[in-house]
Amino acid sequence: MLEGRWKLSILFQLFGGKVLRFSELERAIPAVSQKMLIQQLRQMEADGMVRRVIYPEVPPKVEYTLTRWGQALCPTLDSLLKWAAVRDELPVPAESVADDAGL
Amino acid sequence: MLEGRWKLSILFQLFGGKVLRFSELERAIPAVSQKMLIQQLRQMEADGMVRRVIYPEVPPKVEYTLTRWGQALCPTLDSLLKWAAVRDELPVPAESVADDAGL
DNA sequence: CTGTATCCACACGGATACTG
DNA sequence: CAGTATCCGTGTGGATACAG
Repeated sequence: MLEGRWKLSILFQLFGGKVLRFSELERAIPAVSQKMLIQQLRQMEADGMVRRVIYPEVPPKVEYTLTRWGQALCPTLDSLLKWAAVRDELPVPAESVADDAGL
Repeated sequence: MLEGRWKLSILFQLFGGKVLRFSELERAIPAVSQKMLIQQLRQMEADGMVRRVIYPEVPPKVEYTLTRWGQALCPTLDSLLKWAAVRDELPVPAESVADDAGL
């Protein structure tokens, strides 16, 4: 469910209860195309992570937010980032050949 | 770094300090092909998550384990699973159209 | 047993143009 | 503004055969 090139970027933009319009997301993630942005948003909406609110105006206005469940992912992704950060402190292990033939 | 169809399966097999040979991993994850298994293992090794120990025997014997850093991922993935599990308890939200035109 | 090497299909994502 | 529609290149992964 978190797969897809842009899902995590979208999540990070929306964490903290932030409310963003489609065009704001586009600007916040410059590398994403409209097609991909809408596709991943729709999937996340279908999965219940993202809420989409339509304002029946002209010109159109649509706001995206995380659902409670989506927000609940924040601490977990945080610890994932912390885990990834630890990697830089680690020694680079060499290839290991066991001495003992293992019986 | 966790991308790839089989990385998570491999991690779950190796969590808890388990030591598995190549063929044991193959059997533990029946759907994976040799090519993919070796490819993902090599990537994980390069990333420092997996340790590969070669026994210079005939026939060959190779054992795979998680590094400390790899093991450290366990609690995070656990909370990820818990998060995913919560989803089943949630109501299905309908499409929402804002009443107020936004001013 | 533990891999390599090849070939192939398809899903994924990017670019562009167009619409209500 | 917020999407759809279309085309297309590439990467990822699957199947199979082969090797040390």
